[in-house]
Amino acid sequence: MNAVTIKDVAHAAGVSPATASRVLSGNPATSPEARERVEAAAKNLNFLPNAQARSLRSTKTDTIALLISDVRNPYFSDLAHAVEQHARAAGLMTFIGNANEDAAQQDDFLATMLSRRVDGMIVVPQGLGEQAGNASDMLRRVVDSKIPMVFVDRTLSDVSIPHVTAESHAALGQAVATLKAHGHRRIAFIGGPEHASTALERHQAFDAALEANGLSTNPDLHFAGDFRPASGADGARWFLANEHRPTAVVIADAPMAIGALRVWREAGARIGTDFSVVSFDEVDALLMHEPPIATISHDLEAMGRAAVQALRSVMNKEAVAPVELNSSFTLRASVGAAPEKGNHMEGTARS
Amino acid sequence: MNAVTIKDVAHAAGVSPATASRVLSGNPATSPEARERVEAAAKNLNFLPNAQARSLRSTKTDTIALLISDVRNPYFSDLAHAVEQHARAAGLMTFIGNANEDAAQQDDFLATMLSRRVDGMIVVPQGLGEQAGNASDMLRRVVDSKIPMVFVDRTLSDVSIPHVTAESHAALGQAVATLKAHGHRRIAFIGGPEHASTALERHQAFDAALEANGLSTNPDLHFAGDFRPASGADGARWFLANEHRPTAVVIADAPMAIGALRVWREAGARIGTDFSVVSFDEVDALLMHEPPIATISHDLEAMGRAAVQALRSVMNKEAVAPVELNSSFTLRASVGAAPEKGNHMEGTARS
DNA sequence: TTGTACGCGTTATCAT
DNA sequence: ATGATAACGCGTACAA
Repeated sequence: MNAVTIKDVAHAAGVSPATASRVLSGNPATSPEARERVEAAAKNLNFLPNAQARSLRSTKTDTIALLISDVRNPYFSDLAHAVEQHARAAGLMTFIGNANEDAAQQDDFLATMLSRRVDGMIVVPQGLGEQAGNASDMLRRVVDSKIPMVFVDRTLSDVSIPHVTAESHAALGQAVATLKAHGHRRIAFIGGPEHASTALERHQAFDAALEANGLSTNPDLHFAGDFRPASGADGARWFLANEHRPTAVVIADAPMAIGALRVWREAGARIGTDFSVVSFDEVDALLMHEPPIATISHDLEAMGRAAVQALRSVMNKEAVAPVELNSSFTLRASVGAAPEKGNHMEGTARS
Repeated sequence: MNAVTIKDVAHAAGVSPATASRVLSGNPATSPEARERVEAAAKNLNFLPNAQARSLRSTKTDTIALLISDVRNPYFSDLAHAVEQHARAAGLMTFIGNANEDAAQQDDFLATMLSRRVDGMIVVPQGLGEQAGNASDMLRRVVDSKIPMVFVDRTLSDVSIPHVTAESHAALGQAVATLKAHGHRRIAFIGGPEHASTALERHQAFDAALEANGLSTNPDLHFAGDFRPASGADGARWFLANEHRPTAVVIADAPMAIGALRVWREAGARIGTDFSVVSFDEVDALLMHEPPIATISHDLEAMGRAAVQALRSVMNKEAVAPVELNSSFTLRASVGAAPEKGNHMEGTARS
């Protein structure tokens, strides 16, 4: 195909391959004359260096890998976009990999990236279903390989890697305080899978917010989903069937919220009237809902930027401290007053 | 980092590098004994072949590139997901590139992929703003390089490359017929940028649908957007300001529809009552809207599958015919009866 | 079946 | 500043 090599360029320019190489890779030890002739020849022949050979020799690829768990989740595609833009600004190409919520695909991608000798990796680590929060063998192998790596969004408990995450306490505190101000006392939580550190953090932050607002936590009001729409739908049905139905619910990610809202719509529930809803992730689908859903959101632009910056520090062998970004709560019409009377036989608020 | 090479494996197994290579690449000319020892050594040392070196030698990478125009558009992330899954099934790794609606980024990605010697490329071609529907110099260079390539979703007029696209006539025919059955006669169209072949195709299909239903086309009822939310918002304002307001509007993609619906919501318009809306792309945000928006959609799973299959054919030097997928229309509550009386001073339907 | 030797395209080294 | 040479890690003719 593109059989034009640096030798051809050198020949056309009347210099040695070494000189051509120096010119083309910006080595200052070149004469202006050689520079001019080589560049002309290269442009003339449409020379495109073979990245394989180049990095085989130089042991760098100017490429990083980004492993996310689901391209189709707007949360992660926003993150991917931010990482890509900032990496690009730093002269780094980004390979986006999609674990597809599947440990096997995660491992595949990791192996491929390792064999391609990327200069670094930004990873949203998948916990394994079985071993909660622990690294897979492949991930451990990547860690052992000492390739520069940072975790983003999530962390893993059994491995020490710099990470960029987001806290939820601030926003959940505001959310719960707001709900309480509207008269809500029984607030349910539809959470994520235990193997994701974000699921754990959000759950804990929720409980902390309840206590900070003088409400008692209640395991019965917690539904364990898996961050995906179907489990949100299950959670919605669980919520409706609750024998002493809460007056509000907080949902730990947008895909679950979307699944839940579908169910509630079909059931004829009036969000913001019959009960109130707050969800994580500020995505179009939640804002389009009528009424628009109050959200807890993280700055994914900032997260992507911080992740790239952290990775570059690691690549430069600089020390890097963990980064924890803030969360923000935006009140919208899906939060209304708690119903005066219970929707079921039971009374209203509880002690 | 991972300094373990095939030599190390060979040494540990007590064979020559050549034998180790043969074993590891499945060459049948190996003794069971050698096979066993080499495989044991490889596993033991955590050997991972250097992809750079391997493909430098073998001139294949088992990798394809997918260039889309916007990761954050669900339409394209669905497509990316489908391509990735089918490529994976065929033993191909996919590099997803994000042109970010920017010709420079498209060219960057193309150059990088070319220099990495991917085995093939699936491209959603970006037209340049200036030269409508024409290939950029870089894209032309890629074409000249003879690297296996197929276009997906869009095509380019000045270059001959196999493509997988989707037609809109069937669904738009149904959509317009449905609108007409509901009494609509003046139907607006918010279209995409001319340099995208899909924008052109959808516009033409819309006009054809009008004529097929005995309605006359009217350039005044066409608004030229750019497939992005802000232009959809502009289109929505244009629609409201129309001196003889149409009773229905068809929008050519979801991002524009979302932008438009925001404006209409703020303006207090009642979709499905004041006027009816049909949009391309069946995405969560449109389904979550109240009322849910009637959609014209394409099967992106099928599109991704067809694209991968077409590319594999090209890679095998087989002939490949262009593929055109069907569209489907789903009626939802955003389509209602045309208002009996004009919302403005003018009367109702027109001749 | 196995080993030796060479080359893929590039850059680092060491001379000059 | 430039050129000759070796080497990156791997696969494959060729010879044995």
